[in-house]
Amino acid sequence: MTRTLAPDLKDCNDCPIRHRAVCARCETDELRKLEEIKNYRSFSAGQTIMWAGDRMDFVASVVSGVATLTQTMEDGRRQMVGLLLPSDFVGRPQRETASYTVTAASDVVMCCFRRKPFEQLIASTPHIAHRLLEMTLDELDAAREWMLVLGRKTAREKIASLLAIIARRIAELDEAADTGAISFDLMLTREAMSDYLGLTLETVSRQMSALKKDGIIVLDGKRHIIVPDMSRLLEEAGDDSDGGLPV
Amino acid sequence: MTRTLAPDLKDCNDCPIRHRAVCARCETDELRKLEEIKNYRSFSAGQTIMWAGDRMDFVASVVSGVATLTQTMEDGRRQMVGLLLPSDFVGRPQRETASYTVTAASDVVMCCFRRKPFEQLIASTPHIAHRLLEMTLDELDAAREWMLVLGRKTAREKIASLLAIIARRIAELDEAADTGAISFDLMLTREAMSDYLGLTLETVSRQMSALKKDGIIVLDGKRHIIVPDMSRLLEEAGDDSDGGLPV
DNA sequence: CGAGCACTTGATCGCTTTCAATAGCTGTGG
DNA sequence: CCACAGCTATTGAAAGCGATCAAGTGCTCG
Repeated sequence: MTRTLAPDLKDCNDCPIRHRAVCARCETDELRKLEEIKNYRSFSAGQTIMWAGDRMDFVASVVSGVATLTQTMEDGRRQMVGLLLPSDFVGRPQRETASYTVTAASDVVMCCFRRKPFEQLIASTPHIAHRLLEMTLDELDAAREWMLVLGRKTAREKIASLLAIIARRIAELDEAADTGAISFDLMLTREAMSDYLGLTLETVSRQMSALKKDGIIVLDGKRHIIVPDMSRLLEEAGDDSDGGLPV
Repeated sequence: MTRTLAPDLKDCNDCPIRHRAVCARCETDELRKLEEIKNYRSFSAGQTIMWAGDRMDFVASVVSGVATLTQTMEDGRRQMVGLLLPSDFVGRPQRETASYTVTAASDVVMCCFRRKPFEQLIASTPHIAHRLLEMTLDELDAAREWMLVLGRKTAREKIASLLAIIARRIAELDEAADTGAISFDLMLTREAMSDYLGLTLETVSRQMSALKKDGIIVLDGKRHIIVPDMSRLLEEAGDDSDGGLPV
């Protein structure tokens, strides 16, 4: 199931997420300890990386690609509860089994750490522990922002919110100036979007068409999105129109 | 605004949340340091403890009572994003301003720590940092569970889920054996429930009546809830029927 | 006793879901 | 090369659930 290919990189210094991931604050000697317990793994789009309830021997950082965390009810209703982009962390120290199903939405490379030694490193390396706390607090904020989207926004606002969040995160990763038009690849199927937003895929499709008709977004193919005017998108999302990023 | 009454307690050893809160793992000398930077504050039901955007000079633990975290959109739509029961932690180290509005749902006593010295303690006291990480991870799990409720459950299931979660947490706090019937005081107005569940208060009222009519719950007054059969409530919530508490 | 508040209940409306049909794309095999 | 399966996405029509608008109940407090 898990295609364990070793990607090109093995040295942390070449790593694209070196300064954003859980290892961001590590010194050279601390990185060396991490390198001893890590290995890279690749997954292809659609693959399940881990099932909820599985024994979890690794925690990991997303190096490239997009992965999702989902929860499923007995009757099949499904809700995405996390969208993992490069530098995001997966897994919970001190926990034996996975709480959520992790799926590769695109081809994904993960930097996996053996859980037990990683837990020891947390205890002995404040740089890692603090960074992990900080990232967890950020994720909690993101989850709470998402609760507002799920609980109170209309279908149209939900779609606009998702596009805005992805656009923002892509912009962060690219370090690109967000002047004028922004464009990005949506790495999610309509169904994955509906799982994130608590909608049906038909409603997602309809609202995407509506936003396109109204010129809020331009579609280049099914998945490449161009946002001519970010502030208009944010308006549609029901967010404060100032582009001010919290944090 | 903040009625700064000193409650009876001042010694951490008498504190009802001593072994559950952020200080749970502290040794005697560490507690002494915390005592130097803490003070208790009381708030009466309905009071706003802190507004989103306010400067935040304190972080705190809930000692008794119930507080809520809410987010509000410009047009007034409101979503609760956190329900704080005794031992829960409020506030984010390293952040100057509050992200959410904190409101006392009942009379509340909080144990407030001055933020700056608390941040230093986090850096110097692994027992506190680790406990805070653990609590934050628990909150993140709770938020993700709530995302499933908000995104995919029906009104009836939402109400049942809320009652089940409160019943469970009350049972934890009371350390009571959960054999047979469980009863507890719901400390939330119908409106607060609707804010939590992404519903209107009318829908909350209707579904409460429906659950009562179907014998899933018994109401003693408006706010005291008796659950004759917890497994039936969990069934209505759409959860796995085994009463197994995750973690 | 009346005002104010929390809550309940009823009737109607509308948004999202559901059910269904169709289009477009990709890869496979005759 | 084309036909066809399989998948993703779009679009239409109808149904249903929760929201909205509105009225009324019961309680507390002045």
